Amino acid sequence: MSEVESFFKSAFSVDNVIFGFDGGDLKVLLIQRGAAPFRGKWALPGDLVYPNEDLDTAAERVLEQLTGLRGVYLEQVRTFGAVDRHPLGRVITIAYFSLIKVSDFALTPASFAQSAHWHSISDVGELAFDHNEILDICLQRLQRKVRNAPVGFELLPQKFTLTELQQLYESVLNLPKNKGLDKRNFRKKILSMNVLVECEEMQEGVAHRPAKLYQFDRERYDQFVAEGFSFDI
Amino acid sequence: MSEVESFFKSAFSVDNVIFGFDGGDLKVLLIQRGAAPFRGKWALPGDLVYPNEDLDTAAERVLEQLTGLRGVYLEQVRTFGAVDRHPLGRVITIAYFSLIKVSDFALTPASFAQSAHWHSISDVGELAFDHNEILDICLQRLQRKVRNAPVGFELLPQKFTLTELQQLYESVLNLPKNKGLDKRNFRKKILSMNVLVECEEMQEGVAHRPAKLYQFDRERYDQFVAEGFSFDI
DNA sequence: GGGGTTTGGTGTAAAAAAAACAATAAGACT
DNA sequence: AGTCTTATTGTTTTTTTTACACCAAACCCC
Repeated sequence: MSEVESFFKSAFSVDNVIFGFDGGDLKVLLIQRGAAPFRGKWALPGDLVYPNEDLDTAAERVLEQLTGLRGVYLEQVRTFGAVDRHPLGRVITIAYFSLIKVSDFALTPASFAQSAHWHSISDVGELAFDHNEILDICLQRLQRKVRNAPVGFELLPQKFTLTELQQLYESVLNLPKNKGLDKRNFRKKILSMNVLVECEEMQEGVAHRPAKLYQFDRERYDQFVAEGFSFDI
Repeated sequence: MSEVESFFKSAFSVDNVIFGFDGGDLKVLLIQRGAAPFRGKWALPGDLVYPNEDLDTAAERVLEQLTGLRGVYLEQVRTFGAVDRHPLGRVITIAYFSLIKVSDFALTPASFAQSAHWHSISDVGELAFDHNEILDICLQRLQRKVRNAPVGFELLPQKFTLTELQQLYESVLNLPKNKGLDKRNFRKKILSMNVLVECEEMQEGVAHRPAKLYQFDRERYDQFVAEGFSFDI
């Protein structure tokens, strides 16, 4: 095999770190591999990129095949390309993370997985390939991103309470519940940005005083940015 | 050709956005391509990744072949993989940026370039491939990075004056000279971090009061971080 | 060697932002 | 009615950021 040909004995894949939040811990969606290598092991959902497919498209496809969701938040994070990272050949992988609303999630039987389950971030065991490292880096990226861009809302239902929003931040940033962030200061800050609108409705079905529901308003956010302010928690 | 084989009719390259600073504008090192496609056009230095080569290693190699430098600051930024980005086939590229001290730079005749020259960031014309987009993204990354990590020093000689440091920030962040940052506040801030040490020497050969020279001290920086502070300009 | 020119170096006060902190209100349940 | 649980709201203090102007040191030129 000539050297030039050998350049083409390689492939690239995408792997997707799918985050979710259910009110408790931050979660990541993992699959149990149905094929070698690492058959039976937990891994990030991913696939080889088709020859005629853009990278972002491939990441969207992987996400949709697994969850049935389209149009959710997706961001490229980094490419992992250690020579020996894949036991069967030279395969580099472009890592993405996505943020989905757990309530929207409908498990679709995906060809590449025996099963898929949410795992608490703090309770992820040893994963296939270099997926622990990928998960780490993506989590760090999310932690930075959530603090200076309004992406946290992607993890919550459309209507949410301020307490839920605060708990989301505490989970993502791994802060102690109701200790990490001061409730009054948090509310003051987020409301002062004017990017939330109060819904008519209240929280229902709780055994205590119900909270007001809010929605994120992208138009207001765009205006906030246009005025030269920057989102910062 | 089977579908599986077609996955391997693809390659990946690295492209390197090499930044430099000479006291005036921020500069980027571009090559004039010596081979098709885009022969004669200005482009980012880059090369295919060897089959047995890690991505970071490939980026270091490209940098060394062009500049003779090793061990300089290098950071992966993003992977660009639009299907049609390379006219000769499916080639995705992993973009890096590196920061070098222009004074260390010794041009080495590199096989892949007819010539290499520094271009002012504000004066880069149309580049080969999608390199304008890559340059844009890398510049944005540098602008963010320089504000919250001590990477600016990588662009300056080992010993520098505070004015030079300020001018560096103003160039990278594209602020008006001596207007964007307040001299007194800038000095106060950077000195309060305690990451610079004053040299014995003074600036020489200038037709005005000579300035004190400073050096960045990584140990002090590590301690600064260990104490829970974060670098922030 | 004196005056002009150029950049280097320094502190304080006002404003804004962040942090600390606790009591009342609303509804569910018994 | 009383208890329980979470929701909601403002003020004070501290810290950080901004705004702002004058003298000092070296060189140059006459």
